[in-house]
Amino acid sequence: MEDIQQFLPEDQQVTVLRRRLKAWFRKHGRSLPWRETRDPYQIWVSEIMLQQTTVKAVVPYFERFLARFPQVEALAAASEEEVLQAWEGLGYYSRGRNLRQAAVEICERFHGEFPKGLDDLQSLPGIGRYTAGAIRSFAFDLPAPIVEANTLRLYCRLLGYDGDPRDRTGERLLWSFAERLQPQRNAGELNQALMELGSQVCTPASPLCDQCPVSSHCRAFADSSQNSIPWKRERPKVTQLVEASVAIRSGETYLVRQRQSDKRWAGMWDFPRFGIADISSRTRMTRQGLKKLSATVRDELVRTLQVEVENLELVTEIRHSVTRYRIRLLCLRCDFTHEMETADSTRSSGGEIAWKTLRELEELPMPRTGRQFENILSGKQS
DNA sequence: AACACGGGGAA
DNA sequence: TTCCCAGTGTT
Repeated sequence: MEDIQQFLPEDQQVTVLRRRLKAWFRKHGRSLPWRETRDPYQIWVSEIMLQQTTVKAVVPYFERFLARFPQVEALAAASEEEVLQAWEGLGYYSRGRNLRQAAVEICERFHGEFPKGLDDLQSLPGIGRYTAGAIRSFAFDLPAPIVEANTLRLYCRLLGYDGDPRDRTGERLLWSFAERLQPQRNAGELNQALMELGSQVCTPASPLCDQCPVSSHCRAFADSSQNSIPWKRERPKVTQLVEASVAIRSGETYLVRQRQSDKRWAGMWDFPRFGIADISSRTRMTRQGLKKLSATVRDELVRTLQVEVENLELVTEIRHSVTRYRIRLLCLRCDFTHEMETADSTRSSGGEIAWKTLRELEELPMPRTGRQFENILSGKQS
């Protein structure tokens, strides 16, 4: 175990850091549009949305979400499907499910009153150490350390810590430093300043050290190691996949399936989709290739859904990526002419399947690619 | 400790 | 293309 004490600054230096951070922040201003609010509900929702997600992507979602679920009671009363639909396209959908579940718990366990204690906050699903600290400091102005992407980078550089910031030692060091920085008053402002400095000045590549108010206290700046700190873990390799997705039309309705696994897009609706093992991700879709694809897709449909289809036609191709996969999605469509023996909703190994009109599909949460596919079918631009 | 979880923007 | 993003929960 490394001794983390040697990295931590003296009290006097901490005082200087706080003062300069605050002065810089007041002059620089904040880049988040809604940060003036003290409403714990709004801060909570925005913090969950911002997890691993850029501000730019979040802004329109946040505004729509708040309009639809203005207070915690409205969110608690909503169905999971409604919440997922509001989350559609944002990614990391368990955030949406946890958000709703936490709203229910706030209403039940805390009688609708937002908890202030770290332990109470962290007992809610989706709220971890960072988000609990953010809510405590931003909404209630209570001292609470925070470590996230921006502050992690800033702390590592200030401390000149070239170890892995995400292992046990690194984590202990960074949270200790964050704790050390906390003032008794105006903790929210200090934490805002730390993140703002991290995102605007202490950037991942070529940080703007000449504009940094605390560069004179930065060990990385002192020995010009800004670009090798923080230490970066090697990234997992991305796997190439080819999948086929089929819109099966019967009259006015299309066959869709709810994804059941607790993994990717859990609980969301999608056109039937499966991996195509015998087509390389780089294969060009020639006439022969299409013929072969159609045969494979037909076999898969019979096997997984027990439906026979004809006239398979390639509509378009969508390339997209998820956490560990880059996917080439071949989108097909066809008319389904046989009688469906089951009711309009049935179950198969892949989850519940149902016939829905395009209008009904608009009400269901779907992955982004499914929605693009639907847009193509209904004649809209993708 | 290592993984899984999405999608978009920027260099 | 690659990297990164106001992290958390599960295995």
